[in-house]
This record gives sequence, structure tokens and C-alpha cells, in this order.
Amino acid sequence: MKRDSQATRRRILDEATVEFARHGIAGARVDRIAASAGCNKAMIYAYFTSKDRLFDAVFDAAVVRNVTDVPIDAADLPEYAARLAEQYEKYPEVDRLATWDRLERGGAGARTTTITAATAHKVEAIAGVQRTGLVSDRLPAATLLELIYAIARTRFDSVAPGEGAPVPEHRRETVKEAVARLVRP
Amino acid sequence: MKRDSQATRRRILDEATVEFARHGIAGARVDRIAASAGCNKAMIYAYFTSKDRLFDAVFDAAVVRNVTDVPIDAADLPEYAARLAEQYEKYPEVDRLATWDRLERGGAGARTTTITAATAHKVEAIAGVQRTGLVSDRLPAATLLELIYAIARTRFDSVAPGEGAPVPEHRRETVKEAVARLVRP
DNA sequence: CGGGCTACCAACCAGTTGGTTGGAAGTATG
DNA sequence: CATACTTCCAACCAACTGGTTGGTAGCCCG
Repeated sequence: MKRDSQATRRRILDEATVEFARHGIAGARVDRIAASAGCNKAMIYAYFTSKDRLFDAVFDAAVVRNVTDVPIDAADLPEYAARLAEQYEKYPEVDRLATWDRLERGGAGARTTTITAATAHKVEAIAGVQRTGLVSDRLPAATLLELIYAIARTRFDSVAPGEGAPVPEHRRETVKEAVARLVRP
Repeated sequence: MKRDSQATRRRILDEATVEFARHGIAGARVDRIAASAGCNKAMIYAYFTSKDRLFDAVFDAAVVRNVTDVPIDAADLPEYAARLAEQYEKYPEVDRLATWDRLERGGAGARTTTITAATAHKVEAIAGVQRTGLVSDRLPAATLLELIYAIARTRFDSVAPGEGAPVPEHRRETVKEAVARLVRP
């Protein structure tokens, strides 16, 4: 068959993203990833060394995209949070991968240099805006960021599933309103 | 050895709680549960039928305790959220079990009659207080409850791990302040 | 055109694991 | 004291699974 190692690697990563997001590390099956990627299991080990390293690659790719796609705007935290919520809506697997990482690996994936640097930058940006008085300093910058993350990740589907769950536009407004209240001076 | 089926069942449930909270369903090992419960694996199947049913029993016990231990007080939502946060601090396995349930079973455990009834009651209680004007109705009652849950579950340890993470008392005040802002009319 | 390298694969291995079986042992009762 | 019931167990089974091996086949280059 026609060969293209870059294409094979790409398909493995894509299908592994789906499999890990759905089943986590312990529940994912390397055989299933190979089957849906249309290649042999040995190829996965050739490119990624082990199941765990494959998860690393998947996690890093997903998280880097989130950090890149949604830069912080400390001057407009409600809007920033709304864009973050949209990103989670667009890529629900990212939150799932982050949650699997927290449960199965104690959050090790989130302690990479890329993420910790990005996070430190965000905290400093929020602290800066707090010093100008535009954002309340009743809560520390790091705490505020965690709350913004928690609110942006909320899907609003578990209390009243199927009914009253906000459509994306409502979710955006909900997140915006909630964060606006948190940061109001 | 002296026999006591109630005691054996209790030990299995306790050790299964630890194992499922730590590893989830796919990652938990029935052999490990048996070993730490000090009984034979066959006993687990005698009492609980299957690994999945054992998780059901563990989940139900943990969740029922949360619902029972922390009844809602719609007249003081910030304080209610603070008590909820304390409960999560006291029993961190509950949030983990709920999260595994969401990831591995699509939240099926949370859709039991006990929980949906308790939730409906809470939503109605919040809606009632909104009608009196004491709590803002900018956000629907169900949405407000989801946000309260999200805030109460936040551990404030992932943005600045190890440093600046609030001690329980600070966490309580942080949750209270955040929820007070959300519900302010 | 043939050799060598790269990309790929079917079959396999050794260990694991949820669940079962054919009992043994403790205990209660007649 | 013997029987029967309940609680418990060691060994086992069949299927599974992460990872490896001994290749094959496509393709490039001299």
C-alpha cells in the first residue's frame, strides 16, 4: 500500500484522542486505536513507545491548542471566560482528557512547562488588572483564575439534563454573567 | 475464623471505595479489593454480583451520605456552598467517584431517583428564594445550582499547586465570597 | 534491475483479570 | 453429637491485553 509515515502518525494521534477521551488510559485499548487508525499495533509502539507515551502526545497536542487558541484578555475576563467556554464546547475531549489526567495521573500532564508557564502568565495578567482597580482583589489572582476555569468548564447539563440545558449561546451568556459578578470591583 | 457477613460486606465496601476512588472502574482490581478487605474474591461476587454492581453500591453509599449530610439552605446559599466545600474536603473520594461516574458511565450513577429528587428539591428551593428577591434571578435556579456545585468542588490547587493553595478555612471563605457574588440581587 | 532501507504487518508471548467452581470450615439447631 | 446451613476459600478458566518478533512489501537509488 502507499506509505506515508506522517499521515499514519497523524491518524494514530487523532484516533487515540477519541479513544483516550472516551475511555481514559486504563480503559483505552491499543488494539482499538490501531483498528480505527487503519494500521498495525506495532506501528503505535514504533512511533510512541508505549500506551502512556501515546497519552502524553495526545494530551500535549490538545492542551497546546487550547492555550494557543484562547489567549487571556485580563482587561475583559468575562469575555475571556466566554471564549474559553466556547472552546470547551468545540473540543469537549480536552476537558475529558484533562479530567482523566487528573484522576489517573494526579494531574501530571498539566504540570508541563508549557502549561505552567502559560498559567503563570495568566495569573500575573489578572494580578496586574487587579492592581488597576478594574477587577476586584477580594480574591487572589490564582484563585480567580481557578474559578474562571471551573465556570467555563461547567456544561450546565447535570442538574436538569435534557431540559433547560443552555444552548451554546445561553451558556456563553451564563458564563459571562457569572464571571462578571466574580470580578466586579 | 470468626464469621460475620455484615462485617465482611462493610470491609469490602470500605476498601472498594478507596480502590474505585483512586483508580476508577476500569483501573480498579477486584483482587486488590479482596486483599485489602481481608477476604476472598469469591466473597465479593457473592455479595455484589459483579465489579460494576460493586461500584454502584459504593457510589450510592457515598452520594447518599453527601445528600444527607449537607442539606440545602436556600436562605443562605453562600453558607450552604461553604458547608458543601467542607464536605468535599472531608470526603474527597466523593468528588472523585462522581467524576469517574461521569467519565466512565456518562453520569448514570447521578441519575438515580435519590439524587434527581434531591436535586429537584434544591432547584425549587432556590427558585423560591429568587421569587422573594433575596437572590438574583439573572441566572435560572438550575444554572445557579450547577455553578454552586462547580465552585464548591474547586480545590484551588491546580493553578498554583503547593503554593498559595488555600487551607480549608481560606477555601471556605473563598467559596462563600464567590457564591455571595453570584447570588447578590 | 537488484539491493537496501523504510514503513508496515500477522502472529505471538507472558502476564493479567473478571468471574466461577468445588469444595472446607465455622456455627447453629435438633 | 451429627447434620445442615452459612460464610468463606484456593484453584481455576477463558478471555483479554500491552508489548514484541520475525518477518513482508513498497520504494528509492546506484
